[in-house]
Amino acid sequence: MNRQVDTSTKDKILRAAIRVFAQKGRHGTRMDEVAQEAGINKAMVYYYFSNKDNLFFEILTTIFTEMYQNSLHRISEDISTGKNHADIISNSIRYSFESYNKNPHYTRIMIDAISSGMDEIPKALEAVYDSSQLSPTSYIIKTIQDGIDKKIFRAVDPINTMISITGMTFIYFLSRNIIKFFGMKIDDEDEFLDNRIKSVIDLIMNGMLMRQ
Amino acid sequence: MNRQVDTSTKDKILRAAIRVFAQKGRHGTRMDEVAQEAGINKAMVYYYFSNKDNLFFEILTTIFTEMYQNSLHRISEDISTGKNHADIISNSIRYSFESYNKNPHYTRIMIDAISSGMDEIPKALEAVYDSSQLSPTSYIIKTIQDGIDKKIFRAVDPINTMISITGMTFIYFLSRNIIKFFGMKIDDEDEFLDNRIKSVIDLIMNGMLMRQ
DNA sequence: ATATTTATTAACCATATGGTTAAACTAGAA
DNA sequence: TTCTAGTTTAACCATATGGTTAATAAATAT
Repeated sequence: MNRQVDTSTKDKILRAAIRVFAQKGRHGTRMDEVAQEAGINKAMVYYYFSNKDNLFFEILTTIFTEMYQNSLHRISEDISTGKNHADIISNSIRYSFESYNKNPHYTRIMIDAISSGMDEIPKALEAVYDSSQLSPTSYIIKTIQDGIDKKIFRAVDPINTMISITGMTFIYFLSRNIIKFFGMKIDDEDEFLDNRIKSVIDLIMNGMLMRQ
Repeated sequence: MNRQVDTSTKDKILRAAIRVFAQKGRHGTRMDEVAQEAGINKAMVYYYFSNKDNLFFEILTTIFTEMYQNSLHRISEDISTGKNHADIISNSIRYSFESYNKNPHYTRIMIDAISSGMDEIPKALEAVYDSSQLSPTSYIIKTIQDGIDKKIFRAVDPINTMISITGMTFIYFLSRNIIKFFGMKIDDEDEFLDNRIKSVIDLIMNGMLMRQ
């Protein structure tokens, strides 16, 4: 079930580029370094990817595919096995965290995409979900709406709720160091992540206010 | 009560630099352009700010000061006038949105700071709240904890809740276009923001689940 | 008046870096 | 064995760009 390793030059370049871009950032990345990391001649990078911007774009589609493919499968499985609405949402949050956690360094690449003005991301996503309307996001929004219709959820705004969930997940990976800023010390990384996931799910489901 | 306009060369450079960095991004910014925008000789930029990184750092402390000063005052006023816990939190969310909304282009600068590895932000914040422990963040965390003690709030994790609030606020400003990605169309910007604020407060306070 | 410190300018510069090119090598087709 | 299309290489290159410098002007101190 794993992506089979493509040993072609093009793939070698792409993999190397992901490593370098994730570590050095979009503008910190040197095309020479990408070539060196891939163990090939720099001209090959241009041969297969035309230029730096295009290389970045192909990286984007690659990591989006990797990250969302996995979530998508698991969410749609939860839905088709008839899990209840709250569990579908809770699990999707869990999947999302796990997805980010598997490749935390991808965050940097996404940040760079966001930072460059929001032109590339929609295009990259389009390339990932080519014309099909299936995305983890749309699944969740539909589940929220359905849960509202069935009086399981309060009449929240589904899209705004989705945006909130995304924000709560994403900010954690924006930087681990943000935690320091909030005055928290981490003894055990895994435990902290686990706690964060539970905390997000609890807040999303129950809110802060004490129930009377 | 407004910051008085400083017409000194140093300030002219700083203001111009904020404009250029916000628009072009950290690495897209050319020192020549900063000088031109400020209407002074490039050497002056180096005279007052040594180098590009240091200029960026001073920009960071400047915008942090601007953004948080305002929130800080309003939150501490709410606390001292004895507002109830839920209102203090709700208002702080509102202030935070308003603060971002006043200078939405600052987001790009913050993104660039985050993207450059999380070294500068803590230092910049330190410079802002010099050694005093007063920050909007700490006020809110304390209010949450106090609300829990008084059985007004459920036993949520205060710091994780704070992180969540920050994420929900910040992601909105990451990019307006993110909304397109979520399949929403905006007729009225102000109305949409207003809706977003209400939606976040509602979710934070009440959660999704229907109360029995 | 004079010395000294601070502010400002125009002209320079080193070099890093994205991108090119022309030639050579390979492998499969005819 | 030749032809052709796809790969790969080493050597180049143009130039954008962060940063410098040396000379000068303006304040400020003595």
